[in-house]
Amino acid sequence: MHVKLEDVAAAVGVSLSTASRALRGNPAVSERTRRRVQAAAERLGYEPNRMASALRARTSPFVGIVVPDLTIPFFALVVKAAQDVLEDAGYQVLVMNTDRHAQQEREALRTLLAHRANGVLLATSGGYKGSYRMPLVFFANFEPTAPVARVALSNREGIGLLVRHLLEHGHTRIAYVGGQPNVTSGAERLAAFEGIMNEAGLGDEMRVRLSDDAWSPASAERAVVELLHDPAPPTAIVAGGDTFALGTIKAIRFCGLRLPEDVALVSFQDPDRVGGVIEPPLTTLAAQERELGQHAASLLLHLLSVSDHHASATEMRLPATLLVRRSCGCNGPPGANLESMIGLKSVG
Amino acid sequence: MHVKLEDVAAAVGVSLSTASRALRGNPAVSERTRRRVQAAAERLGYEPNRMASALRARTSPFVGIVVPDLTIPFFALVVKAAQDVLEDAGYQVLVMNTDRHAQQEREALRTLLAHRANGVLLATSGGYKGSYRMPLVFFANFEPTAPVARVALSNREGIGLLVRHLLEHGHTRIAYVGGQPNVTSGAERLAAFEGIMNEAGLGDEMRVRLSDDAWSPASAERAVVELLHDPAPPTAIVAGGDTFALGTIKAIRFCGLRLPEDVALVSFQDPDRVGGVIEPPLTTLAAQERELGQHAASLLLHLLSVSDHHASATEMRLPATLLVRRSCGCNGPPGANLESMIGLKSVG
DNA sequence: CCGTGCAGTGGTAACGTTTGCACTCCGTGG
DNA sequence: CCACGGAGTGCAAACGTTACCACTGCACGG
Repeated sequence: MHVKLEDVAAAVGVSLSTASRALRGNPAVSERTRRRVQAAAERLGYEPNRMASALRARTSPFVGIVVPDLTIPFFALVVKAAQDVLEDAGYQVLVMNTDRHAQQEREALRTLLAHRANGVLLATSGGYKGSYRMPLVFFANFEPTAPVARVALSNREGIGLLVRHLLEHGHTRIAYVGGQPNVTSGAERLAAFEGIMNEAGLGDEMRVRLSDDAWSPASAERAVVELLHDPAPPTAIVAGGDTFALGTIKAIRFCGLRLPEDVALVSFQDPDRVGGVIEPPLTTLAAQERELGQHAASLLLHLLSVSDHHASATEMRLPATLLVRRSCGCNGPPGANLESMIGLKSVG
Repeated sequence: MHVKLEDVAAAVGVSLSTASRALRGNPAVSERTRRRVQAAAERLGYEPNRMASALRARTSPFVGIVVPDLTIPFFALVVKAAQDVLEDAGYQVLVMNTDRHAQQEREALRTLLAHRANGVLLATSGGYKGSYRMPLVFFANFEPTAPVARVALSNREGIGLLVRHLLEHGHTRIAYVGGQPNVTSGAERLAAFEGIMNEAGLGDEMRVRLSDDAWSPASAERAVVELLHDPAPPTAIVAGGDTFALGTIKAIRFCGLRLPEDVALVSFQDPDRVGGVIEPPLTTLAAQERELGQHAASLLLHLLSVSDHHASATEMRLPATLLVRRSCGCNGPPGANLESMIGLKSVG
C-alpha cells in the first residue's frame, strides 16, 4: 500500500542500505547518489515508516502529556506551549485526558509505556503510584511524596499577594472559596489562605468554602450565596481559581450586592482572559500558562538529555505577580479592561 | 531495558508464539497456559511494544486530529469529544496544531503519514492539496472543491436564524462583523448574511466589517467603533463568532451606548459558555462542539470500517438552534444567565 | 488396530528500517 | 608492481512482535 524504502532503492538502482544512508544524511554516500535517491523519494512520495525506524533504532518518537481535561483553558494553554517546545525538539506528542480519574490516569501512563514514550509531563489526578520507568515531570499538580521533578505555580506566594492586598484595604472578614485539597493546587492555596489569616490574627474572622470535586462554578455560587446570607457576611472574597471567581460574581449579583462596593473580590486566576468584558475587571494574578508549559517541557528535555532520570527531583516555582484591577475596590479607570486583550484567540 | 515477550515466555517456559497467543486471547491456547502467561506478564510488568505489533500486524494504532489551535475553546471541545470516541474505538489520537499556517498543516499531514495513521480529522487552514492517501474527514473548515467527507455547522441556516430574529424585532440597519472568507466558516456566514439582507430588500442598509486574519476581538472592536460613529449607525449587529461578539461588546461600551437598548447584538457563538456572567446574556445559537466532534469521529470510524475511503464524499450539517436571551432586546428575566451553567469546566 | 481429527504447542518467516561488517574499486606511495 | 587506505557500496542481521505452518499427542469411530 505505502511506498517503502525498497521501492525507492529499486527505482534508483542502489541497495537498501545506500538508500537509507542517503536519506538520513550519512556522509558516507556520494553527493551524486544522495541526490538521485532524494529525487526518487520525492517523486514516489516516500514517507519513512516511523514505527519501523523507531523499532530498529531502539528509540521512540513519543513524549506524553497527561492532563485532567484538555477543554479547561488553563490546561489547553499549558499543553500547547509544552507541545510547541517538544515538537521543536523533534518529539511527537501524545496528549491524554484523565477526566480527573486516577484509573484513567494509570491507563494513560500504561499506554505511554506501550508506545515506549521517552518521557511524560503529568498533571496528576492521583493516579501516579511509584515509578513508571519513564522520565517524568509533574506540572501544576503533583505527588508531594514522589521524588520526581516538578514545576508549578507559586500557590502560597500568590494567595499571599491576594490576601495581603485585601488586608491593606482594611478588610478583616475575608472568605476563601476554592477547590478540594485533593490536588496540589487546591491544597496549597487553601493552606496558604489559612496560614496568612491566622498569622494576621484573623483566624476567627476567616471563612472557608470548598467546591465539589468537579470544581464547578455552580457549587462556588451556592457556597457564596450561603456566605453572604450570614449575619456577619465577609467584606471580601478570595477565589482559588477562575471558575470560583465566576460563581462568586454570579452569587454577588444574585444577592443584589455591588462589586466591589459591597463585597470585594480577588482571584487566583482570571476567568476573563479571553475577553476582558466582565465588569468590573478582576484583580488577579498574572497568567502563566505559557511559562509553565515551556518550563515543564524544557525540564523534561533536560532530563532526557542527561538520561539519568532518577537523580533530579528538583522543584521549580514560577513567581506570582499581582495585577491590580478594579474588583478589589481599587480605583482603576472605569471602562473596558484593556490590558487583558493581548494574545486573544478565536474560533476558526 | 524494557521487558519483552521473550522474557515472559522464558519465565513461564513456553514459546514466544504461545505467549503471544495467550496474551491476545487467542482461543487456541489452553486455559491453564493462558493464566500462567498472564500472571508472568503481570509480575514482570510486561507492556507490549505497540510499534513492534503495529509493524508486524501491518496496522497502526493512530488516528490524527489537525486543528488550527488547540487553545481555542471551540477546537478544544471538538477535539476532546472526537478523541473520546476514537479512543473508545481503540485508536491512539495524535493532535496537531497548525497555527493557521498552510505549511504547518501540510507538515502535520506528512507526520501523520509517517506514523501510518489510519485516518485524519482535519479543520483545514488551507494546506490540504489533493489526496494524502489516508481516509479523511473535514470538520468545521473544509476544502469545498475536494471530494472528501465533511461535517460542519449549519452556517447559513444559523446566520439565517439570527438575522431573521433581528428582522422580526423590526431592525433594518443591521451590521455583520465576522471573519475573513478564507476559511469555510467565515465564507459561509458572510455569504448567508449578505444573501438574507438582499433577499429582504435591505441590501443598501447592511454594513459588513471583517476582522483581520487572526480573528481577534481587538480588530472587531475597532471595526464596530467605526460603525457606531457612522452618521447612520446600525441598530443591530450580528457577530460571526464568539470573539467578534466580545469585541463588539467592548466597542458598544466604549461608545457609551447601552446593550440592547441602543444597539442589539446577536452572535453565532457564545463567548460566555464557561461563566454566564456577561450582562446582558447574549442571544446566540446553541453550542454544538460535542456533537460536531462526535459526528466527525463516527464518520471517520465508518470510513475506516468500510475501507473504501474514496467513495464517500458525504456532507453532514448539524442543525442550528436559536437561544433567545437578552442581548437582542427580548425581555428575558433580568439577572444571571442561568441556562448556560451546564457542563462547566475549571482549572485543576 | 489404524486412520482421522483436533487441541495445544513450537519453529520460523515476515513487517520496514538501521547499521556493523565486508567487499570492491581506485589512487597513491614505497 | 604491489601493498595500503579510503571512499562508496552491498549483505545480512537485528529490533519485538504476529501469524502461518507443521508437529505432537491423544481420543474417537470404524
